[in-house]
Amino acid sequence: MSVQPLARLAGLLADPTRAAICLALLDGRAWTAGELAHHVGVVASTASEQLSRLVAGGLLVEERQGRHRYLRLAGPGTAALVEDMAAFAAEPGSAPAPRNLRDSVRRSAEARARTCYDHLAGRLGVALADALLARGVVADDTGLTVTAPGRAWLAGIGIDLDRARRGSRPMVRSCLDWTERRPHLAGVLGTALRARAMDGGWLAPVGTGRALRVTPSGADALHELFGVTLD
Amino acid sequence: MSVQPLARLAGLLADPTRAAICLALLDGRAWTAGELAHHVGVVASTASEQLSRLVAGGLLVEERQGRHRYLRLAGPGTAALVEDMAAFAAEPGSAPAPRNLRDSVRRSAEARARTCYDHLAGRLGVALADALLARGVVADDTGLTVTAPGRAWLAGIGIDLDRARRGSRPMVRSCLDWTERRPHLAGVLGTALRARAMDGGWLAPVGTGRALRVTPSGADALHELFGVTLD
DNA sequence: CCCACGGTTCGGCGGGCGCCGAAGTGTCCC
DNA sequence: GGGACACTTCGGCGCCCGCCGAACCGTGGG
Repeated sequence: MSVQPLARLAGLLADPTRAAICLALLDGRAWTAGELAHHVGVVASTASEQLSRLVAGGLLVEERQGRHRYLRLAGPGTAALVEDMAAFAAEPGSAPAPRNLRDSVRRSAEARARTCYDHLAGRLGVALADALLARGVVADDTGLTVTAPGRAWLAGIGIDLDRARRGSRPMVRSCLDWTERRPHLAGVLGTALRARAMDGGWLAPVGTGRALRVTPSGADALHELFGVTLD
Repeated sequence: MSVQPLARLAGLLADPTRAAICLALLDGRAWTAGELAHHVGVVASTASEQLSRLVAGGLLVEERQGRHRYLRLAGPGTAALVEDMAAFAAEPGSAPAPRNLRDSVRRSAEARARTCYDHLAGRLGVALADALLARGVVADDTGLTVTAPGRAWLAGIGIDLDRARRGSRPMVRSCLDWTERRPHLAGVLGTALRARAMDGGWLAPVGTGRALRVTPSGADALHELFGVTLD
């Protein structure tokens, strides 16, 4: 086992600017270099250099379009690693006080419902995980698995896991939610659930961040299908 | 989500000395400060300072006995995080050339069979995972789960998963083996398998490292029970 | 009580790196 | 063709940190 690769990987995230960039990209979208510079609060030259290091280190991939440089996380594996590290690092109650009302509102919204790279997180994500366990769609007593009746139930609400599957990606994976400190569901099921919720109009983005709001029809659907009610 | 905690956590592992310490402790044992200093090749004062930072940062826990300071990884979650980062960071063929014959022999032994914190890794670990999948003891089509017939089979070879369970720990978890680049099994099942193999005398440590050798009776048992043969 | 061992504390040294401004390059629009 | 925009390159600055030696402290053995 090699020490240097681990130290280099960790070194990429040891700088607050680079860490903030990766956390921003956990929303699953591609951002331009300028947007990332503005978001993390550095000038363009700093952002350019730091982005190049993240690309060279394998955490991000880039794409040029005209004079714009688009950056995104290198893949689900990279997102899972950053998520796991962020969840491990976060301590309950350790977040700094909100800077202003806007910041506080944003945080409440994200804690309520948000995307976590390609699946649902926040109180909604955890509530959905609990509901699927309670309904026997997912079982965790002998591992973490989608049950046979669960597959049928999911097909009944428009989620076809076979069609959603990709390569060797796990069907379902537990992902520790750092605002709730309890797990929500990632993997093929997690992605399919998020896609179903967005396509079905149950959830809609709030502004440009990761927060999601439950639409009126979504509230009905979540209550009827999952027994989930969010305040 | 907070940037600073992630950067601080990553910063702990960004230094090669601290990274080497954590990797050494993946063998699951407690080491003294002096042993760790010697292993990573720094003087006692450097080791002392770096160990204190790792303890303060939450990655290690310490215990004093007389004039000895014992250090170990803070828990399975810490081990899983370090393992995942090391697996992510490792690239096939990226390990530096062996320094000498002893180093080469050690690496071959570790690639063949070794412990990975609290479960089996290396070609043996991967072969056992394959065998359990092939025999239907574990299924991964709908998630990763120990099957009902699998539980019975395991009980037949002396592995009682209910007794082995601890808290909310997952029954079975996939862990990417960085020498084989394929998964072996962690979680309650992984730990129980390693314990059965050690208690049954199938495997024995090689020296003081993580490498394990298959005993003659172990070779018979592994072949008879799992259909596994290691060269 | 003395000595050895294991580990700690602290100041000094040297190297690395993040940030920025200035100048430059490539793309796009008028 | 010219100007604006997005981004890149590079040198300078200041700060941080890993490592070590020396001195010290606590524990244990003779």
